[in-house]
Amino acid sequence: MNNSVMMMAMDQDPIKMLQDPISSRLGYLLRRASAAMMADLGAALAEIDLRPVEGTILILVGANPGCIQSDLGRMLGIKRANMVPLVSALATRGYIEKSPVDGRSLALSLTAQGEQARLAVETLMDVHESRFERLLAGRDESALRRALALIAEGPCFDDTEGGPAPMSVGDLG
Amino acid sequence: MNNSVMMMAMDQDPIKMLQDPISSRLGYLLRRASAAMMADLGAALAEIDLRPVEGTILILVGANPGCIQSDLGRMLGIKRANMVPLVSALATRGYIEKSPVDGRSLALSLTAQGEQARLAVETLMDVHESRFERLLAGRDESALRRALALIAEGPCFDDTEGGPAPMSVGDLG
DNA sequence: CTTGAATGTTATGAATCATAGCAATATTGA
DNA sequence: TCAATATTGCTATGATTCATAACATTCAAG
Repeated sequence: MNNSVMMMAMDQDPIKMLQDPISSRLGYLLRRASAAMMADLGAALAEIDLRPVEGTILILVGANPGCIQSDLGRMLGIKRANMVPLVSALATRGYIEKSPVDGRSLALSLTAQGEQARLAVETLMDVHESRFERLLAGRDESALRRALALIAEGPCFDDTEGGPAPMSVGDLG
Repeated sequence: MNNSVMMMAMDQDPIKMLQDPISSRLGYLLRRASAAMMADLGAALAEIDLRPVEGTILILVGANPGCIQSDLGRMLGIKRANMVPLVSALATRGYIEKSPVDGRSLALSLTAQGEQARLAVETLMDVHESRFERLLAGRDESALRRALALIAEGPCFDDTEGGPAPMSVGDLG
């Protein structure tokens, strides 16, 4: 499965000796770095059958008991309409409790299970994050770029899959 | 349209005085920063009716004349199947030329129009990027976090819209 | 030559995300 | 007070993004 073995030489390792004039773009580095961390976090949270968004919402509700759906959405940049199935799913799983506070607003809070899940999420996120922070040991100012490139490489992407990290079609930059 | 005016006081400016335990997460900062830059780049490239991916592909083909579709896809982390409509669209617009090199592979290269478009893309990207690099003037090591937060804030997001930058549902972290 | 891999392609479904609209309620201000 | 407006949760819906599977053709290797 190792391509440097398959092709007997070590010259065209990355892709096809392709010129890369976009990795110097800050936005592109950010995108790749973000994608790398997202993939890692997604894999980590999959262990407790939770997506990154859901974990984030659990953390947010845990830190803001009684907050309402709309505020969460505004904070995360998620539209009201799309928040509905998100918190509904978490409520169905018994993680989030809704109690009307306003007639129109619902105050959200974590159930016991929800608090437990939130704790698990936070633990997994800590481990996940430390995996990447190790890469940024003693970095200085303009090393921001190099740091992002390092993150984009990622600590946990052997070549058992495709590239270093999944990338989206619509949002390359 | 300024909410600090609408509510007469300056206490609950951000959302609802909501606690924010996730902005300390590197992954979340990266995601938001990336989203902020993506939004800005998307708006910039819309001026020439091009999406960020398409601009990126133009740059990549320009720097690698004769490269094949698959290599581009691997480099960008885009699957073969999803590359097809992308380069097809650029070919239809007269920006990219395909010439069979292999019987199965197609060598891609920029047409004259394509080269012109690539130049425009690169110019717009330069301006776009400088908007953000101004924010990172003289930052040092652990200021990486602060820098990302700054980028996430963005230079060009007044509150005429929703949040500071669009955020995805599936990929929060 | 035969097997296996790669490339471009199509078709298709899942997931993400935005838009529009609605009913109920709250807020504002004349 | 009360009418206009805004907010909240919600539904429905379409567009876009993305992954999977399969296929025909062509190349590479044994």
